[in-house]
Amino acid sequence: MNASSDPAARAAPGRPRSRQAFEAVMSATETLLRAEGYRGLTMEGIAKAAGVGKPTLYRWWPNVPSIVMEVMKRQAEEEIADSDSGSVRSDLIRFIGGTCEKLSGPSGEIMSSLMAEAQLNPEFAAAFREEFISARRERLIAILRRGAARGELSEDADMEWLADLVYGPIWYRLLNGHAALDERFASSLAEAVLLNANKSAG
Amino acid sequence: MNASSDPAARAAPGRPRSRQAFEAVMSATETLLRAEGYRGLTMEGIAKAAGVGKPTLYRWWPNVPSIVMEVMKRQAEEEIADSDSGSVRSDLIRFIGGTCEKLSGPSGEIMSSLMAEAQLNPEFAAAFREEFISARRERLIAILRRGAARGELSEDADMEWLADLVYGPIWYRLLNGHAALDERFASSLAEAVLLNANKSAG
Amino acid sequence: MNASSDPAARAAPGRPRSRQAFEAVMSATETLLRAEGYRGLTMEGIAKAAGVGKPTLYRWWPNVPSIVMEVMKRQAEEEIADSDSGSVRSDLIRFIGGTCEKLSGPSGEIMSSLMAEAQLNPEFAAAFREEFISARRERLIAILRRGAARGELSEDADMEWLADLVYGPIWYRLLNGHAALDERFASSLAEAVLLNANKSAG
Amino acid sequence: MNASSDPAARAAPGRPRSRQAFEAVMSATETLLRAEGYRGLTMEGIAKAAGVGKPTLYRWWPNVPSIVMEVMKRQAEEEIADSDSGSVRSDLIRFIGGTCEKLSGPSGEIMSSLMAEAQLNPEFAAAFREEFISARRERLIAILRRGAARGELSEDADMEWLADLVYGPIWYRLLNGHAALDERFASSLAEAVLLNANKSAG
DNA sequence: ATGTAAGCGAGACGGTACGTCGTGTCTTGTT
DNA sequence: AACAAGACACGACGTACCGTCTCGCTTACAT
Repeated sequence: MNASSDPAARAAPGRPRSRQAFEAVMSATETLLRAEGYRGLTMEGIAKAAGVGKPTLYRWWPNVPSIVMEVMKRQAEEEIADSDSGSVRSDLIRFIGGTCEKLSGPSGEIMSSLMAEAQLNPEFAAAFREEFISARRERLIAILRRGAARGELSEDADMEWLADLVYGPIWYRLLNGHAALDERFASSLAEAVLLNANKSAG
Repeated sequence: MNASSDPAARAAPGRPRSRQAFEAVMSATETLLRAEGYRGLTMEGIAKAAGVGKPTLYRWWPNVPSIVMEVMKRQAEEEIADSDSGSVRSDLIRFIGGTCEKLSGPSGEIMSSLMAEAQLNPEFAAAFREEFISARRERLIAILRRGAARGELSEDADMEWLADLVYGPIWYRLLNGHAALDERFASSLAEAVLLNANKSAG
Repeated sequence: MNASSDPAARAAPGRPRSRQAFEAVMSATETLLRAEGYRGLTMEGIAKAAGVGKPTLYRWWPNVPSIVMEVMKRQAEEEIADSDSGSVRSDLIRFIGGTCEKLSGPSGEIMSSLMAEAQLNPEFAAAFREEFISARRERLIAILRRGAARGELSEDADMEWLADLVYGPIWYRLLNGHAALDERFASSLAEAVLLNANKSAG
Repeated sequence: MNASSDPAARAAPGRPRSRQAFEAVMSATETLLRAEGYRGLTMEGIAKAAGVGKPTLYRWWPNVPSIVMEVMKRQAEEEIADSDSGSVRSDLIRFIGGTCEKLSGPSGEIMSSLMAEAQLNPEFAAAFREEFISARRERLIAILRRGAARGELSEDADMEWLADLVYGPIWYRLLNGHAALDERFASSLAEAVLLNANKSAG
């Protein structure tokens, strides 16, 4: 086996991407987000704050929300843990509660801004839905499936529908701000999904 | 005492607001919406298409989404009918089904754009939530209250929570486009709200 | 006769062009020319120095040399006097000498830059040749014609050719800087044109 | 003492300059000149068309006009022949006529672009004037000197002034395009220089 | 034969200016 | 005083080149 035959090991021609510029963009974006909010972000402003040329920005991201999305993804990388407590109910409460808690903080406003951008910018929408919406749905559905396998909920429950039932009200409250994403809300959601998952059995 | 001394009746000095200009703005906006979509709308473009000066536009609306909101409100004025069929279940199905049907059409995209604007523009958000979100919630809650009064659902059901349970998934599907707002979905929502409204009785 | 029927008297609709902005651009350009030379001029820089928006600049001028040309034209407006001394020789010496003197100063560098731009930018070339090259040629030819009418030079002299004979060496020295545009040079040019104008008579 | 101790003879260490890259740049520049004109040339474009790295370009030429100048010099290398017909008049007509003919073709536009660059770029100006302007002047002056030696024109004629008298109108017509560089023009120039060279004798 | 130094292609980098677009305000004359 | 028209200051957009840099890879002389 020859190392040079590994296609992944073949170095790209030309000067490699500068890690330093990448990090500068990430941290400048975080800083600007805190200082001026999502609305205050512009490609121009990020470039200036990061000490980076505009073309460098456009080389790697097509627009502001894509940069913000990358920042959020990096921030979320630690939270991938997905514990299995042995009961769907407590798994659900933990998962939904964690989601609500996260979205109650500063990342809530950013997420709602990204959701807004996804409505206005179809090219961004695809990436956003893939990276954030679908990824989170799948984690929820994995929990539900584990419960179904254990017989805690009906085997023929419609997982996609249950995911809508959970994420729908969360996003609705986040986007409209008419009520808090608190623990009571999270446990109500958990109960609702269990109720619905077993209704055909009732 | 004569009529002109009544402050409310006193005609404003100078030329009164032109109804013609108002109508021109409304219909130009509708035309542009169909032709180029919400993203293509600008104050400048609307003014030109309506044959109206920009200051006139700014005199009556602060920004694009406010104009669009006015267009949508005018279009929705006929559908205010709220029939009472005598049963919560059928009232709910009719109401939710109607909402879903409406949002499956062209107004769905516009509504999601307005929701997006509300995230990005706090000044617009207040008006949007008042005019659209709250107004619809109240109609749904009226239906539920009628049912509670008839004993069809628990009297201590949390109406706000139930409204979240209905509108959450609707908006979630509208905004993410991952599944249709069809009749099956509408009736599932109706069942879910009934199930939840009576759970404490179980 | 009705005043409103005069097309020139009909006011253009809309806000009229701001004289203030125009003057600001002119004087900012002059200042920048002195401070940084022609090469340092940019549309962006002029806009900033004049306290004027870039679109305003582009509304009235398509590029930098057009602005500079307008500055030069304004500066040249006083020198239109064209005295008739009664003799072609002295008229020529005065005219050519004045031209050389002018081009020996700071406007010489600017004129050579404009000539350069005319080579590189065909759209500008037309305006430049019309405004500067042709205008000056015509004044020279008028002097020559006056001389021909007085019998001081041959009536069938080729005026265009004589103009080339005068302006050619002037521009050539200006553009290459290999020799001064001094009085001796000017009077040599005057003699050369007289010599050539009468050669067929010899 | 051996040959290798001679500094000029010591081969530079490392890889020598690639003749292949040099030729590629030359021919890519010619191609681009024909295809898009002088204005379309950029260092970036030439590098790409030649299949050469940008640093290689910058290693050998400081800017675009320097490359073009090298192209023109190579093209002109065959025409160095300078025949002596025995008469100044015919030598002049041949030389001026040849110059005009050459400048009437595609190289005329390129030469005027180089002259333009020389106005805008002082660093390039020196090289341009040395390589093109002075070189041509000296050839013309050599012809004139030959004539003076033969007594065909006054010995105290100012050669530099006569050179201006010839090249001035040529460049002036080339740069302004108001009249053709034809044979009539060339012979008029020749006559003018003879007339001026002998005027003191008259 | 081997080390080492320069030339090479590729292309990313920090910049600058470009020309355009939309914003919200203003200044006209007209109605 | 409200209107249509449109000029204005502002500022972000996305693009094009600039000239410099950092890579990995030749190439060819000097040991």
